[in-house]
Amino acid sequence: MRDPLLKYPGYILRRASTAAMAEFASRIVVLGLRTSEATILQIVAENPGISQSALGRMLDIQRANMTPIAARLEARGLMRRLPSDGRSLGLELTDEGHLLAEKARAIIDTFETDLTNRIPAEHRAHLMPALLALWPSADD
Amino acid sequence: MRDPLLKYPGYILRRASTAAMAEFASRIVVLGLRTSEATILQIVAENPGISQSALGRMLDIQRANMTPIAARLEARGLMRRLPSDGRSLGLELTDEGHLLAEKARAIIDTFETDLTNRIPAEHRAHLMPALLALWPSADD
DNA sequence: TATTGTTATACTCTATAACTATA
DNA sequence: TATAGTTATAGAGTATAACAATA
Repeated sequence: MRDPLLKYPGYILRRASTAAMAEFASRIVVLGLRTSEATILQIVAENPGISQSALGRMLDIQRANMTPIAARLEARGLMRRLPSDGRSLGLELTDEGHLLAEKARAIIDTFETDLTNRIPAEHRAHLMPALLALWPSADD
Repeated sequence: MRDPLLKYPGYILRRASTAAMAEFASRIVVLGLRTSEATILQIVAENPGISQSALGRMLDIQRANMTPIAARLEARGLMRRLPSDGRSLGLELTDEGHLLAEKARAIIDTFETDLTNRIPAEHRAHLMPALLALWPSADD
């Protein structure tokens, strides 16, 4: 049994990414969070007052899909949505949201360290710049 | 607006992968194929007679999810499912399937070349071994 | 006119449980 | 007992269209 696609970086990128994402999801779920929610908590903690739309643009999540995610975080008491300019909602974490964001950050840190340690030392420094070059949105 | 996760390779891996996958999907859809279908055509072309289960294990697709995918490819006249040992189905491409697999392969090749060319030369050779180290299934 | 947030809807991928048939 | 294939079902992510309210 031979996989003729193993020589393609895009294919390996996809396989490695889905495997890594599944592992991260299994770690972050102990906080009752999905990957996207954990990410959003970090972004909003760092950018209080950011609008739903701006957050969505940052994460490549569309407005329409942002609505139920933000509403769920608000319903859980982790985030507030405050009207800012009449049509926009400024997002900020509650105290409870900040606490959970910190716990999530610890899990993220450990995960990322584990991931980095799996990379042979001679390739380690090259992964990030190579991936950034593949990610067009990084230039926006 | 600042993304505090931009320094994490796992996060960049996820963002780069979803962007690349979306781009590939938009290219392969002109053949009426999804990414998973294009992949399966390549694997079956290279491994005629492979069972659905073995194919699923190779691609991290579960048996239960393999069934409708294989049935759809068969219904389109691209693949045959021949009983092999009574409980297994051996997969092989039809002539039409081979033709489409070749067209898909051309799109894959162009896509992968484009992707590789985006990586700065000094990092290019390091991406594949770094990703393979992150992908545990590669060792199975 | 453009943007924000919302609702509705649909498609894809993924995960689990339960079943039959066969090794 | 273990494996192959199937069915049903649910969760999650993503995409588009249309709408009201506001800039």
